[in-house]
Amino acid sequence: MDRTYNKHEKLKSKKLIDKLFTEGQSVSAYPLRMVYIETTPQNTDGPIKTGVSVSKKHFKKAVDRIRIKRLMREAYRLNKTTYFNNITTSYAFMILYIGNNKPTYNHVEQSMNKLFKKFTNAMHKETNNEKNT
RNA sequence: UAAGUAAAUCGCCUUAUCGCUCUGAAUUCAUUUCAGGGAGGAAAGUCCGAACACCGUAGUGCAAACAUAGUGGCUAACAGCCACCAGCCGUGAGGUUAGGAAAAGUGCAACAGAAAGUAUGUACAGGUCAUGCUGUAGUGAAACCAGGUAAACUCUAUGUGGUGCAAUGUCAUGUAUACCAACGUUUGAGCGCGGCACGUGCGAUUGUUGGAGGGUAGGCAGCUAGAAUGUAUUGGUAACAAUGCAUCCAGAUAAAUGAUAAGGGCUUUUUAAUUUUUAAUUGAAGGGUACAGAAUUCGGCUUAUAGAUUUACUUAUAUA
RNA sequence: GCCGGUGUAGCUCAGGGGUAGAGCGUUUCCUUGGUAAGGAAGAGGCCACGGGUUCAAUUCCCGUCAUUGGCU
Repeated sequence: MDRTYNKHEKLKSKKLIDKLFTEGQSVSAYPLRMVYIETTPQNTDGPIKTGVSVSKKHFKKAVDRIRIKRLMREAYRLNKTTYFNNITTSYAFMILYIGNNKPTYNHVEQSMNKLFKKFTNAMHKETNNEKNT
């Protein structure tokens, strides 16, 4: 997997997003929160589809929202390889920014790493449980 | 030199690494490679005016609502812009004004005051034979003036059909002509986009309306070459117009135009040194570098904006 | 993106040019052995913000800000 984040890796289907928010599970590492769900894999796209979101309630100005989304996309792009390179199942992710202050890039990157660690731990637990039962 | 007025312009730059998106070319089952383009003066608010699209080409009468309001011009159009007149503000350069009608009618004016719009009381003075009359005083924003008030109703003149690219067209996917209630089938249920009437169109083999529900929520077109931008000349006081030449300048859709690192500008604070000492130069350290992100497209208006530059002018002081 | 509505006491709302009200809540007192209910008295407002019209604006007009609906 390369350090890319193009059209095919973006979460776009409205149907899938609705499903994600109603049925999905979540992990959080303040100020980030990730909602995820298993999906059926498709040939054309990669195994993971990711979206990024910032609430209009917390950031009124479009400039701030776009800035934070860009930082989050960048952090995802540069750090996803270390966690998801050998993944087998397909997932849909939606990463939300739930803080109230404008962050720096380093801050976002640290949080993103924490978030992914938490997520992988949760996955391991799940698989172990399945083996045990 | 200081303080100000008006108009106009700019609004960070460079390099490296890793990315995003569109277009073109080549190559592929996927894709990859190369070349080129990629935020603003306000992209913002959505306040006006248009283009464009659809809704019965929107016809007539009545009623209503809304907008505009000195004069002349500019413009595709406008509530915009320009010139001039008048009022008000400012020493001045200049700024500012919803600036039609009170002799068509209706209303309104708290408190104070004799009296607030059918006036005319008291005191004093003048005048007269006397009264009427004239002036002053006092209340108030306003006290008789064909008063004031029209961002009170109103009248006058002019204008306005409605809805907005989530318009609209098309392809794909997918189902339900299920169920309940009311009404009706040529003597017309109703419906058709904004008030009523007339007029007009559709209307029953599967009708119309309402209830309650099922399905799709994806692609393409619209979508960016235009009342375009730059420049020169000519006409006009100006807004602006005409002509020539050159240029092609974002098209995303959970929504691209970025991230990181280094260096440099600009500005400011502290501090040290030097000099020509109301200041300037150099070094060091720290801070700041605005407002803000296209979403159908143009013309305006309004609001936000660190800082920098230019031009013209005014006032004050000093010198010649 | 496009089109609307609303900002008045701690809360829910009236009022539409001339001193700003109601209900609930709140404070003090009365009543009771005590509490609730009841009675009496009081406090609490830049009428969202900035301009304009007017003698006078919460009210009329314009602009901001906040908040909240509808259209797919």
